[in-house]
Amino acid sequence: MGRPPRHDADKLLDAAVGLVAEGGPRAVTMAAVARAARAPSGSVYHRFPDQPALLAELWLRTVTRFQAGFLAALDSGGPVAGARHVVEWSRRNVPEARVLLAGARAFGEPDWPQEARDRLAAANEEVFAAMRRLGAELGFTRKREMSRFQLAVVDLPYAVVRRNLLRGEEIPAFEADVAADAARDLLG
Amino acid sequence: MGRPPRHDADKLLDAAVGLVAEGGPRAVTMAAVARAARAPSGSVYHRFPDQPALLAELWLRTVTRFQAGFLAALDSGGPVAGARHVVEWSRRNVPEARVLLAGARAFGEPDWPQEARDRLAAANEEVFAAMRRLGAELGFTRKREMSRFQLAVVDLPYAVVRRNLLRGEEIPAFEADVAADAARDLLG
DNA sequence: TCCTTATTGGAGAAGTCTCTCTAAAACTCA
DNA sequence: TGAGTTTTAGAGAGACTTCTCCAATAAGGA
Repeated sequence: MGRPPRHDADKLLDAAVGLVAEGGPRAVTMAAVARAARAPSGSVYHRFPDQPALLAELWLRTVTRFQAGFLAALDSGGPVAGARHVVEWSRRNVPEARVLLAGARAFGEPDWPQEARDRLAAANEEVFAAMRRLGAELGFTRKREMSRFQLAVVDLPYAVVRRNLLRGEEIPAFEADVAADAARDLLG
Repeated sequence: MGRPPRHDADKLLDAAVGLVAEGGPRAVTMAAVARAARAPSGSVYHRFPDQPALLAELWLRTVTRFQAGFLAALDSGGPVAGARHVVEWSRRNVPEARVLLAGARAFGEPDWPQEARDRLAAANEEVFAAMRRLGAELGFTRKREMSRFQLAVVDLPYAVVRRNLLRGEEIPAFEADVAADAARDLLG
């Protein structure tokens, strides 16, 4: 039923990821996405109603891909495995890690369609809930303890990734151990 | 000698910092800086030859302001005081902390004039040297130990700042303690 | 085969951005 | 006061961007 698509949404988002990796979030213009995907601008606007919608989808696709593996690692291997996964995933998905490094705001989050913002809030809430559940299991009840738990499992591994991405080189394999060891120490 | 300046470089950079804090690095267009400082675009181009030069100066002014206090804290109070300073400075300078949060690349670092890139490299090298010196004093000789030392003093406090800035609220005072405690634990 | 539907491909309007250029203004010093 | 210098103030060129619109195209189903 209808002509088969040549430039589907995923292909366009792949092109956008490449633009972020090379030139930062500023490089993701609708014209640049079309050029990078060898598609006419009309096809881009056929998939995404406007630029905020494309940027929102770029962020959502990336963050949910990351979160899926993170939640699985947390479930099967506990907090230290979660910390390790943050680094491992970034090592294996450097361009997408650069998207996450930039943060949602860099992609104009306030301008996103409400529906996309809701989906993001739901995805984030799922991760928060898993963290709270695991934290409770481990006996972290007070706010201060949960804060440190989150620091060890999410923020610290992320800092390891960041300092590597900022240098522009590959992330060495041993950095996953660095993050895991540090997380273990912080969790006491 | 000559007409007194009404729109000096610092005032324009202040306006640029405000734009970053509100709308991210993307919001720093030459036209927006002029608007925010209530100056005509000609005055902006009188101070800065082009946009990359302005963005470079924005980054350099911010990062050197931060580094000055950081080096002083490191000198007088050691690594834990350094870690604490990262959070304290960000707490007191939220808009400028948002500039640092974005990273040099977000401001088009590759396009900066060579002279500015050299100045940045020199400023960064000064911090690296101080870190190496302090690390050696504390007996961190191996690469792996230095990596963890840097993690504890710079990257981890930065991660604490980041998770607060991303939420968009003020940074609570206790977060400085969180960073200091965590740094102490990591340094063992 | 013809109708329906989905998609392409690109021209072009309207706006924004960077940057240039010049006349006027405002100060200092002789 | 007048010469010299620095800065303002803003018009405008040219490039690039977002987004609209529509004819042409390619498939499936009756």
